[in-house]
Amino acid sequence: MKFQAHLPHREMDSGQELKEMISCVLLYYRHHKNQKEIAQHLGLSHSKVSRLLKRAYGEGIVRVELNLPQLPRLETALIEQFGLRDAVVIPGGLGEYTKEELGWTAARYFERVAANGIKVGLSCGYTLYHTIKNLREHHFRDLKIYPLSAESTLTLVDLFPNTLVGMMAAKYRPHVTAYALHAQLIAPLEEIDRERKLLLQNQEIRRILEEAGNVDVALLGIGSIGRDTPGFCTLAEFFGVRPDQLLALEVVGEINYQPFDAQGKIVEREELRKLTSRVLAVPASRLRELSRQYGKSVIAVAGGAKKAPSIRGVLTGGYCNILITDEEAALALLDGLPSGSHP
Amino acid sequence: MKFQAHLPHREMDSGQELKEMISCVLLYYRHHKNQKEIAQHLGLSHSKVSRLLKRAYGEGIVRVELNLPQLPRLETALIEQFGLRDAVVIPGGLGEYTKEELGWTAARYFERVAANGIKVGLSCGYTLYHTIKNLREHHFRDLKIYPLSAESTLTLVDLFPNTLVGMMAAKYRPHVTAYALHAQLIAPLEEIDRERKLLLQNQEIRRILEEAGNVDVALLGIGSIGRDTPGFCTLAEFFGVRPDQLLALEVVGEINYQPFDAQGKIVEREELRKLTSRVLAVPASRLRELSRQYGKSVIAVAGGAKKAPSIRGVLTGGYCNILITDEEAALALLDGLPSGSHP
DNA sequence: ATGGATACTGAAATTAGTTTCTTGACACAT
DNA sequence: ATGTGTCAAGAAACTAATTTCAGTATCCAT
Repeated sequence: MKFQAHLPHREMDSGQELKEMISCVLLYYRHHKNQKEIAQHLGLSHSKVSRLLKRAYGEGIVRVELNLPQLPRLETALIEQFGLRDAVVIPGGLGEYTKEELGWTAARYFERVAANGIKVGLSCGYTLYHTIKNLREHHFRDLKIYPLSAESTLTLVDLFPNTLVGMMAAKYRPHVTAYALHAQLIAPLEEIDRERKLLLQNQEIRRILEEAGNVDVALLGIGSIGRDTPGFCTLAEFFGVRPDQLLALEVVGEINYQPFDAQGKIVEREELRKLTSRVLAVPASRLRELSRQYGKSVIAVAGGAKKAPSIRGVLTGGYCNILITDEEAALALLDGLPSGSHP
Repeated sequence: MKFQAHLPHREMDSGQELKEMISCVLLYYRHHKNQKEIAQHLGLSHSKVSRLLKRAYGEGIVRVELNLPQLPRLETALIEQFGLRDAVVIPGGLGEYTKEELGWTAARYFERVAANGIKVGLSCGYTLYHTIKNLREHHFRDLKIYPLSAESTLTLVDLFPNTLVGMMAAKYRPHVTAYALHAQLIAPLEEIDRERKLLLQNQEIRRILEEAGNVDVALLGIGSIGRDTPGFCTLAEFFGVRPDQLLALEVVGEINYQPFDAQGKIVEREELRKLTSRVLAVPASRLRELSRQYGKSVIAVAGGAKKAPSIRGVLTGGYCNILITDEEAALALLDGLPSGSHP
């Protein structure tokens, strides 16, 4: 179909595009015209108006601001009751999506406390995965990112520290240093101590583990124990420790692969050795020390009513100094206190 | 169909509603779920999610911010070239909608310069209509609002000062005082002077006119002359003055019902008396005096390439000290200057 | 209790908005 | 010239969102 005349060159310089975009934005958002009308009056097609508006959003010409009523009462109560340095409580009622919102909030928090050149440590879990997913790209440089622990399996689908470290490093590419910890501790139980010793003789592993115990900002997930909770329990079963056993030993949760009871005390029982001896981790006691140091942020991120007992354990144990959680967990933690929504 | 059991009372206190709203807002705007998904996961219907989101917008929980690239170059140039106190230039290319955007911008400007208790004067026109339409309700109190002019017709559809004064007063109801000027000057031309004199002997009219000449903020439209321009030309024709005649007399525009030429000089020709003697208006010379007074804002609002000559007249004549216009008019006014969009 | 005004709901109908798909223009290599 | 990859455009197909509508519950005055 070549018999039509050449169309005149359209001068489609970027200035023209920008103007069209601005016109669309004004008419759409300020004067509430619909896209069809705008298209007609500006001599464009629907599709183009739609695309221009989308682009305007992408380029930050249009921004959506959310003015959420805050939940400071709960935050203050948490800080006071558990001696925290800071706490953030997101609204409840998000159901399945609580983790995503927790992740978003934690990401914003991290970006507030972090700075170029600091050392960052990550534990594991789905909540932290969402946190890292929500980080803005290229926001920092010269970070050093450490896994706070390493496990001996190569197959479990859970989100391991190494993976998360890689993901975070990818966000801040290319000006960051990411470290990995591998702990292939698969010997039979009676030989495991020898194997650990060998592993720890490795200079590099020792150094990484030591530096991981000294990060400026640590992001921690909190695992809970129950039949249908993935993560830690899956790992435990892999090493032959069933959730029932954990419950029988009064384990209520886990932080950085270390199981603790309702008082936040790390449970170190012989029955758990086949599990605990097979991971390499910055010890919970070290996390507690960090939490007390000036300028160190040890941030635990976890929410949902079901996690309340585990969170309580972590807070009682003093393994973090900042908590990011949701309304439901916060209410359960503070139990006596009435909800903020009933004035 | 009453044989179903009573449903348990749903505790639908406002707190619950608010929570649902917040959940929707977060999931929709922050996590980019669509309304169907949100409805499913929160156990609501599509419709409800849609309504909650709309309400959230209405209540200011969600706000849309526009970051428009500014046009300060043109503004500065206008200020310098015409000795203005301030100028605002909106983007061009809005076509039919330019007046709406001008109105919005002028409304925001007015709200910035106005304050409780001041005196406000309004001339007429569609642009000012849009300005007033865009004012936020209950924003001020104890205003005194005056028409800057009055005409002798009861039938023309144009937006007269009295109407606009009423509209503005309605916005700030009930704590404002609105004044009206009526000038029923319909006598034959030879008796018109006597009629005017009688009218002006009325104490109240004299007082209102005098106060109108002393307002703190004046909002002025600018009329242009042409075959297809409504407003002033319609009024002129009503009194038997055809647009051609106006053009022949070198009238390029009109401000507050007073025709002026390209140099901004008010045209006072015998041929126009049948028109000009039938309106009552704060004289253009008084507007010029006001413009020079400290603390008085005389704001002219007009845009579009076609209005450029009229605007130039107003600026040359010094009848305003603040101009709100659009890119097209600004470029025409500054003619030599290259456009901001070609860097 | 009873009637009626009001407000809220979800399903369905309607409208609005986005994405896909095809085409054609253009730049550049062959 | 001719092929080829990129790009942007509109039409059409599709998806998403809003509004209407009809049915109920609630509240209040009788």
